Amino acid sequence: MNDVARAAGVSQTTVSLVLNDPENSGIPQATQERVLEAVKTVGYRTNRLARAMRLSRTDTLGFVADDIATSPYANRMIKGAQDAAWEAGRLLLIVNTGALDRPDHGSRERAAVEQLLERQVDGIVLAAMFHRVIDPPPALAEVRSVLLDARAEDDSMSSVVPDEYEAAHTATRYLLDHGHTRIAHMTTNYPSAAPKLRLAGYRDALLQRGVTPDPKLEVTGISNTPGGREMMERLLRLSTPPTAVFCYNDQAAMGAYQAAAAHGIGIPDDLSIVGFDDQELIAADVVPGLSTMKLPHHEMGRWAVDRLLDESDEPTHARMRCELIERDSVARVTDASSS
Amino acid sequence: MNDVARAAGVSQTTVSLVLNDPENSGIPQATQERVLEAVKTVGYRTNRLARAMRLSRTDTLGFVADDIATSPYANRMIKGAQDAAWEAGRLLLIVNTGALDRPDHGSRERAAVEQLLERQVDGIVLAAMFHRVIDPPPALAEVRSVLLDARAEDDSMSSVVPDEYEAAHTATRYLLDHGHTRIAHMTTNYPSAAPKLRLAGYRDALLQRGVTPDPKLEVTGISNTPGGREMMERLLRLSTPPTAVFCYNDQAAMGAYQAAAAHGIGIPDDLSIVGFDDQELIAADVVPGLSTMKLPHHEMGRWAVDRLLDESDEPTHARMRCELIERDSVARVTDASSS
DNA sequence: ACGAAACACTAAATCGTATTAGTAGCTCGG
DNA sequence: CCGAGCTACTAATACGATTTAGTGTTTCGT
Repeated sequence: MNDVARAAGVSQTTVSLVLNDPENSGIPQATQERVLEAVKTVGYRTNRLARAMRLSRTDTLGFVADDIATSPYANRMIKGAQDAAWEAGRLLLIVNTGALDRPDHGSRERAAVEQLLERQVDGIVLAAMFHRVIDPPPALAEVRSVLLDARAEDDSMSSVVPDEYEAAHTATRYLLDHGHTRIAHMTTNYPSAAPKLRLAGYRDALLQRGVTPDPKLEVTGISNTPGGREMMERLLRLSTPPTAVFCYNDQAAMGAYQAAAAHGIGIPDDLSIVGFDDQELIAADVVPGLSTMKLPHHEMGRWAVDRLLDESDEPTHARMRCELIERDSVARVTDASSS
Repeated sequence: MNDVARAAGVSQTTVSLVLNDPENSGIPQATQERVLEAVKTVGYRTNRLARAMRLSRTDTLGFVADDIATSPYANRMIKGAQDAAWEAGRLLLIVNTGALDRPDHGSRERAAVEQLLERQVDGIVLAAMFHRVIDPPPALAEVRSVLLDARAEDDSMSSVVPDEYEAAHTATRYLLDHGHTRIAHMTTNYPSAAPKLRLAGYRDALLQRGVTPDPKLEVTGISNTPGGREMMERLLRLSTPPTAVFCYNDQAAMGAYQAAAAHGIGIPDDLSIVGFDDQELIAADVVPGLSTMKLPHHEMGRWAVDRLLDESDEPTHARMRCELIERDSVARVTDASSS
């Protein structure tokens, strides 16, 4: 900036004024143009470190994720957060704390927050790769921060999560609307917030239509493709198997597809299936296309960053609606399949 | 730091010395402990902005990606880069420039680099979500930088890409080793660096075993699941269909699976398939498991960051070996299937 | 007992910006 | 012709670290 000042024959103050507040700085047009000219010839570029130091504001946000690598949701959340940040002129400093089952996960998380605070970020998004209740590192309290796809035990921090209950309710009602009454629910044995809420939504939807939930139709397992295959096998061995299945995620649904195929059971004619996630590369591409609940990861990422940047100070908690993506895996129940 | 100095009854210089170079600063143990004590009680944390300003080094690297959202590879590359950065005590400032077919992509890319330079990053990784030749923004020259999964037209910048030719060669040889000679190659019509190299690797592998490439077995289409389905249909309509197919990616391979299933063709007994990518959620989960070439995205991400941090100055170009992941989609050719 | 070397520190400059408090020079009303 | 007010600027400071160049006090060899 001093170079520019010298080149334009003015003081550094004037350059700063012209660059930041040209309107009401009281610097005449002629001088402004001279300064702008000098900026170009010198090839000047703002040094945001110095700026940040003076303003105690870095226009940079931290994003700590527990496991980018294995999660197919990470993309969408990061993208949503990044988009919101970019539009507001902020950049995202991303740290990946690594798989959450590692013994040192807690300390890595603390170290990540520490690094971000040392770099004076204006706020921090702490993102979980699946919806759960966490115990956030205390240092987070020193800066504006938001929990993404997670809630604090005591709800002391702002957070945004999908509305799991409502989504499961919608998915189940969708099957009920197609005439199904023997609707199974394939859930996960992984202890987190989501499966409990979805199970509740599923049960309530049934009850509200006068269908008594049958414990035999609630199967638990590992929510991936082989797990889904295995759970579906169990359901098919029941004396009266379900005519429809609501799966914990699209991978499990893909397993259900495979088990059905192995038994010569046609989808959707003999069996209707609803998934969860709208997983890229699976949901739309499987045959027939999988009807599924889309988690609003992108919107959640956006919300988290927007929340960081708004003025309000008391913690707020958002539950985001999930969208039902209709494809071809659900059919009206037929007499043949219910017999 | 001044607060710490006051609390410990020393000068701010002493605090800095104790914190940064305790060994040979010539400050006696007693004083050091007093300072460290004060650091704790005051709750001091380094302000890296000030530090960066003094040292003209931010310990922060930029990572600009062209489209995080839709790419399943982004995860792995970001994770690899992030891991390498974290281990070296650096953090990653990530910018997503958005889909690359948008008309303003170029200007968004320039703006991203500009933002990173204003924030004084020590280096920039420019990542493409699929291997191609690009024209990097000129401003990149102002800082250490590396192209990830991309090359500059004139090779003026360091870059790291997968060894596509060798990978295709390996995949094809793997099928040849199983006795196949009518080996098809399903490629993409998307113009980028990868398909050309893979086609060359495929052809050369055949030639080296005395098999003349048959143009009818080289099919082009859209490399996703429906596209793979359609390309497989075309191959099956040939008078002598292939006994094995090498697919451009796992999605196309999944399409091939579907087409085969629709025609009652068994994999691997009637048809062997090799994919590309080792796509999460697909390759391992499809039945039978898909044998595929795994792209070293994680290692490439690491390499890019390591390259940014090493001393050397002249551009270097790395080609990374891809790994063959053997599953169950390839069988020895039988008389029945070759008839 | 005296000068030199070692010890234990510290004052001050610097990095690049934003901002506050001025300061010359001019205009203009009375 | 004087001073108030405006115009067009600028000097100096602060942000929080690192680092250079000292400075005052001991220790030690002779």
